[in-house]
Amino acid sequence: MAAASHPREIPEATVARLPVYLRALQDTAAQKLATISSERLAELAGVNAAKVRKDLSYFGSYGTRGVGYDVEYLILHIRRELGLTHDSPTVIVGMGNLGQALAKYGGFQDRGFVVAALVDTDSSKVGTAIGLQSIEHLDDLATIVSERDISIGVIATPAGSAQEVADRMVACGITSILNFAPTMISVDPGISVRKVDLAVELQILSFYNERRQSLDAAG
Amino acid sequence: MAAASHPREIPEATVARLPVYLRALQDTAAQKLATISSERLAELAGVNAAKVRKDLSYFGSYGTRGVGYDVEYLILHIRRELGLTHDSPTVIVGMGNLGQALAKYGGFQDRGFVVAALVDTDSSKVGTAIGLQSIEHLDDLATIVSERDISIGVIATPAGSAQEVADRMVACGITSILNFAPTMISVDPGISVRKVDLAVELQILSFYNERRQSLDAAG
DNA sequence: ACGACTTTGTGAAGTAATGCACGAAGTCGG
DNA sequence: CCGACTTCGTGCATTACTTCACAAAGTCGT
Repeated sequence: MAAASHPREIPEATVARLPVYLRALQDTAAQKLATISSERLAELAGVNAAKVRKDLSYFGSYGTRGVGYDVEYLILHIRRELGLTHDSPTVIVGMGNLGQALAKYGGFQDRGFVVAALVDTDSSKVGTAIGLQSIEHLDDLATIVSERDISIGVIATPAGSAQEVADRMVACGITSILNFAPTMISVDPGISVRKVDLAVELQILSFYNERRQSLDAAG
Repeated sequence: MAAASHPREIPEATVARLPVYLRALQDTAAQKLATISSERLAELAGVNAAKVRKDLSYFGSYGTRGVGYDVEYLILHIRRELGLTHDSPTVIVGMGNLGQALAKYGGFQDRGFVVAALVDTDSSKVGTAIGLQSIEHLDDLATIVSERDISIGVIATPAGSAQEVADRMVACGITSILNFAPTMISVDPGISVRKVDLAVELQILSFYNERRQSLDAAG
């Protein structure tokens, strides 16, 4: 195989859709359906059927023409592609409202992640527990990360601390960061960062809402 | 309606960056800087400078060559574009961990939104308070929405209830929905929906993490 | 075993977004 | 008032992504 040395290059947009497909497939499996067409999967995922087929084709042809895709088989493959064959330990830094909610949120555990540590700098919080997990101090991050083999860090601190926390995470060997703080963080290339900003999402909605109203008023 | 009466068509990608620029500008204003170059703004927002200039050019030329952009003026214009001149009342439906955290989260109030109502169906929650706001029943949504002039709804329910909640919201006249439930919801066109799925973000990170490790191992 | 039907996989066309590169418009020191 | 310098605004080439459309590959009833 020519492409053997490189893993085949998968478009970012496709990667971002894989988890969505995965969830749709898991729902489908729960309904005891053995196969699924690209059409149906597209509907569940809210995308176009051709896109589904092209996305899936990037990692081989798993479908059967005239039938569709084997649901379980596809789940397995996508899980493997996403590295969800084992649970990944994560650390959440910042135990404010959002951090606490994330710590309690069951949705991670279900989907391939374990919250392996909760961290803050506030000494009044350190030592207290959220659920079964107790809060530790940021200064102990290096030990925590290496002992529990953590590769993913979640930043749920205020904006002001985000960059410093990110730097510390990277120094400790964390390679993937999910940033909820409303600020850009810069890390060296080779570290993956994704940013989720709740207020930004609302503001985007607000833009279209405003537009709609001007159109309504005009039309 | 002819195209001329439309405000100029602004690319989606640009719209999604406006809130990020806005935040960067507000930080800049807080440092008492009167002007900012596209270069600097780009750095703060984590994008390319040409992109900043092109984005800003979609709603007119506010910059001064040789100097840059007037920070306050730009803040004003972006806020206006985003419809953030007044606070928009929002309702949060679903008072689980995430919903409660969102209710307490100060980040919305700061950025143009007011949490005007908290809603759930669980009768043991209805009537109790989170912060200053007390939880009301989903069945009263219509009244709540119309009396408080709410146009934005946040769904923080489990996946199974999301579609029904969305339908109810639309029926009550809500036109913008932010969906945290891990499922697609379908609404008629003309309603804006944005989806934030925390587990999906982690799974995307996991993909790149996995890739990196295979590359490291191979290289 | 065949023909009608379904559904995949993909080349190619179309669309959207990006980033370069440079002219235009301004500032500022002397 | 001029020339050096900064920075914007934008046309254009490039890249990334999407969607169409259809041949190929399979199923299924008879």
